[in-house]
Amino acid sequence: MAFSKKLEFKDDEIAIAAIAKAISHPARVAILKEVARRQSCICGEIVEVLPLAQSTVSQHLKELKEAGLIDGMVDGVKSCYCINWAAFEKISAVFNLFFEKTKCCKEGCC
Amino acid sequence: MAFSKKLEFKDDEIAIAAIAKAISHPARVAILKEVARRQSCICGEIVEVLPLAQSTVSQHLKELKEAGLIDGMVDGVKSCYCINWAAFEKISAVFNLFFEKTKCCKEGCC
DNA sequence: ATAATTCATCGTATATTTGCGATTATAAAA
DNA sequence: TTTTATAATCGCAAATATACGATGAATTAT
Repeated sequence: MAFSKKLEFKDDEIAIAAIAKAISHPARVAILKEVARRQSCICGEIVEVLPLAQSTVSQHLKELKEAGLIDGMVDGVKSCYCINWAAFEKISAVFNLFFEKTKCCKEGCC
Repeated sequence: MAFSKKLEFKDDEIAIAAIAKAISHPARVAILKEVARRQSCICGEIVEVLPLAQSTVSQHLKELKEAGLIDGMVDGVKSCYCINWAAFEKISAVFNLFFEKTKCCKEGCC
C-alpha cells in the first residue's frame, strides 16, 4: 500500500474520523466512562478496573489525551486524569452534527 | 499479544466502539456522506469521487454494511447502496446517548 | 457467441494497533 | 541513602487495517 491516503480527504472528514478513532476501542470507552464517573481519577485506579496491563492502559490514556478528550496532570508520583470538558463538548457537537447532517438528507432538506 | 481483549469489556462499550470504528476512517465518512446526499448510489459513482481504487472502496462499503449503516443491493451488473435509516437512527441515538451520559457526570447528576 | 462493464473477492505488501514485560524516571517513605 | 510505589516509555510479537492489482462472476451490449 506504500502509504496512507488519509490526508487526501476533506478536513471535516478527517476530523470526524479522528474523533471516532479515539473512541473505537472498548478499553478507551471504558476509560472515558470511568474518568467521567469519578470526575477525575488516577491511572492506577483505571488499571484496577480494566482487564489490561498498566502499560497498555497508559497507552490508551495517551491516545485519549492526544485526541483532546482528557487532560492529564502529574500529582507527585501519581498521574491524575480528567475529562477536558471544553474539548469534549466541542467534539461531541461535531460528531452529533455529522449524524444530524447525514439524517438531514433523508428528508432532502439540504 | 496473542489475542484481542475486546470481548472482555461490557456489551455497551463494545457496541459504542464498533460504531466508532466504522466511522474511524475518512474514506468511510466520505462514503456515508455521499450515499446520504445522493439518497442512493452506485459503487462506481463513489469510486469516481474518492482517491481510492475500486477494490478499496468496495472493502470500505463492506465494512459500513457490516456495521449496519448502509444497505447494498444488486441492480443488474451494478451495486446500489443506500443508508439503512432505521439502523442509522438507532446507531446515532446510541452514540448521542453515550456523549450525553458522559456529560451528565460533569454536573454529577448520575 | 463474444465482448465489455461492473463490482466482489483473493492474494499480497505494508502500516498501524494492540498488548505485554522490562526498563526507566520520579517522588515518597523507610 | 536505600527502598518502594507509580506511571511513562521502549522494544518486541501478534493481530488488524489499509491499499492495490489481478482474477472471477454476473449481466448487459454488440
